[in-house]
Amino acid sequence: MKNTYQRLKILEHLKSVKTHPTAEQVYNKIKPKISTISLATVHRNLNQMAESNQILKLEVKGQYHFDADLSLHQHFVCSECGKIYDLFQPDISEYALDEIDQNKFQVNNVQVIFNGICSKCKKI
Amino acid sequence: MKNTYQRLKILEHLKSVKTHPTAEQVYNKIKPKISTISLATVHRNLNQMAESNQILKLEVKGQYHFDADLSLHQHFVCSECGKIYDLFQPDISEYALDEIDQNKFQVNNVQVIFNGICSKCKKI
DNA sequence: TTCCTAAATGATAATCATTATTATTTAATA
DNA sequence: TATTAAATAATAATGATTATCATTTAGGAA
Repeated sequence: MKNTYQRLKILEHLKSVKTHPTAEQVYNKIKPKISTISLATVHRNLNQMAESNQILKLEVKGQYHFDADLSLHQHFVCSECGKIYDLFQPDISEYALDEIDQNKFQVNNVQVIFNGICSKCKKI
Repeated sequence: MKNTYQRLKILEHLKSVKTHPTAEQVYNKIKPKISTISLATVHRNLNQMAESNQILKLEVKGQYHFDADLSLHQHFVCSECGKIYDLFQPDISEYALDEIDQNKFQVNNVQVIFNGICSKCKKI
């Protein structure tokens, strides 16, 4: 894998945010800084980095979202606004990984995704 | 919601299988029995039933899959073949639901999705 | 440093699952 | 039986993602 300027900047951006942007959202943020970058390049690099476990790839409401935080954490997805919240309760994921039968499956990771209504949407 | 023959048959079929078919896979199975049914009808009904919590809607590899089993269970997705396996270890989901802060979020459900390689793909 | 080559890029076209549209049909109620 | 809101079938539109391909580039070898 070659260390291109584009990939470096994509990863840098993803690490700098606490949201879970889509490829297009990353593209929109980076485009002003690297005016020649193509949306396809952003897609390609995000997929490549997800494939090599440098970042996480999530599927929410028919779109892929990316997360540079590799720590054992969980997500909450609001079914109203679609926002993805981080939860940092490693014991939840650890419990799941402890319980699953590792003889039957070779487990690489576990995704714990809570669904519901976030406090912002509940108030409205 | 009107009780149409199409919706009845879609739900019946989904309840009869242990796989987690996409809308198109459901359509292909039902089409021979209801020759006039439209793929859009299958999509519409599956979404409607998922919305009203009669079935589950899962996102795997860029496609929606549906599951009529509402019991508290987990999934394992093989990154090789893409097959979705069921796990029945309610304690895993219960632990997660116990741990999450219900004050901050109104949680409706939790999805626990393990990723890795299934035993079939590992052998090959 | 220059050359070489596989890999990556940018631009754009293609894909394809899903959703929207609309005329027609139907379930359910009065 | 009549009414009507909801659902259907058929098809078009959508849109995120992937594929294609000519051009450029990173990085190692000579």
